[in-house]
Amino acid sequence: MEELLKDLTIKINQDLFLKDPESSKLGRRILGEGILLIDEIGFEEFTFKKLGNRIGSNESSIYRYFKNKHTFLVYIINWFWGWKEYHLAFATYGIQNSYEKLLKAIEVMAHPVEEDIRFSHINEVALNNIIINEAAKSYLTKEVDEENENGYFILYKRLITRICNMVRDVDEDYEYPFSLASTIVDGSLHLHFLNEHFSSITDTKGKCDPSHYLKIMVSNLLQRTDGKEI
Amino acid sequence: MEELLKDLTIKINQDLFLKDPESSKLGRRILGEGILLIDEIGFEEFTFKKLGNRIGSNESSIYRYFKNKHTFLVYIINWFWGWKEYHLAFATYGIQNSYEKLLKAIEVMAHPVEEDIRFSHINEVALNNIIINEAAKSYLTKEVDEENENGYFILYKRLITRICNMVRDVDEDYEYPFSLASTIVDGSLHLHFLNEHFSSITDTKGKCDPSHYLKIMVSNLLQRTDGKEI
DNA sequence: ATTATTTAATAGCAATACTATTATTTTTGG
DNA sequence: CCAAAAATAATAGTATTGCTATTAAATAAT
Repeated sequence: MEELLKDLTIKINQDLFLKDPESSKLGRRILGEGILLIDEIGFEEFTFKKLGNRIGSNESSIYRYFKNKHTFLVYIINWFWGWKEYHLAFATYGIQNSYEKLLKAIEVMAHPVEEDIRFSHINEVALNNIIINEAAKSYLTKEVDEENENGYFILYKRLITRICNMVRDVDEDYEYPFSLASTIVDGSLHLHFLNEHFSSITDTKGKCDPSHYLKIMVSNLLQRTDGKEI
Repeated sequence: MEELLKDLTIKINQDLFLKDPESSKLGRRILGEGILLIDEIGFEEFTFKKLGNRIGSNESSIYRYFKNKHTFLVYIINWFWGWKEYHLAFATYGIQNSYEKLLKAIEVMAHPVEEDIRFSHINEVALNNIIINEAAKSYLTKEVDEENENGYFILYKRLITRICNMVRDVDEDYEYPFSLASTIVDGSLHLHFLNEHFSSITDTKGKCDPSHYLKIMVSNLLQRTDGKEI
């Protein structure tokens, strides 16, 4: 298994790049350093010119890979959700009991992110910060419906659907499996944000990990179809 | 009571404007038409120049009221949360039972918004769309901590705290009243967004009203301290 | 009526988000 | 190893944005 995991690549929608950034050294530097730069200065301040400077390359070279900075953001967010789905798949692989499986899924989604040595050019911690602080900007636009049709958000939706199905496996009669999946994924992100910036309206002083909150929620909301006590 | 409600004004942090827009006809037009314009074209496309054109006035006149378009957004968002808090206060006024009170609060937060004749210059439906589609941009910035210290988000936090206290009144032992309040408020907004744009990952086909989802959640999570059955 | 205040109009500026063109370097295929 | 193709870099340019500054005109207050 270990060997299988080496040199994985997350498969991203072709519409999100002009030239595949995973296909060249420069492309991988654009990804890796672009993520660090957005994390450092924020998406508004981020420009391809600054990124070009940082990697000792030129603005126009980056434009060969990405149409504009918005699709660059959408690309790295897709990468993140694809990566999370791998995690989820591996972490829950082999767990027979559907309820245990869902609890593990919550942990994967809610725990603070750690570096993944398998993808050496991507700093997953920085990318996670971007997800918390910038991801909403990728879909809060007037173009969201058009972009959605072009598959810009497909990995995010696939992840939500996967968790939705885990909820269904626990309790096929529960009315709101999608909403609950969204609460687990997006609620986690939001609680991380609140913890960092609006700590006066959070319950968890100090380090943030919403998984206990979400596990209690799930254990109270769902009736186990397998008949076991929760 | 009816009389008391006429000509209410929502009190907004002084730091959010240079000249109080509620104090003049032009100011009220800036608010009213600004909200409509942002709803129509989105915050990125919105400029003071376009707003000036629309109201038959000049860009620089608007700059007399607001420092920049970002604080304009923060201002109208504060207005919205202040308005919601009024709603909440009136809708729950006189409800003795704390559990009933919380359910009513959920309705106020989750139901689709309707026009409020008491504030004739503000289109609350358009403003609600802005909250769903643009509000996150007001705090997902590098300046959020500084602005938070300056009270830019105070009405939002006060509303969350009010709902948190309602949760506590129902079950003083529940561990995560703030998180639950945030799920009610922000989760509602997000589910409205998903319903409008990513309907393939929602449970409610057609019109969106997350209040049932949230009520079931609350009824399963909280133990009523008053001893009554839920 | 005069002064103060508010609003409108015009101009200008630095930065952004690109596009276009050309030059140079690197890769690769015979 | 050389020629052709592909990739990258450099330079320049453009329309728009998000302002500021100045002055002029209209309106309101005393």
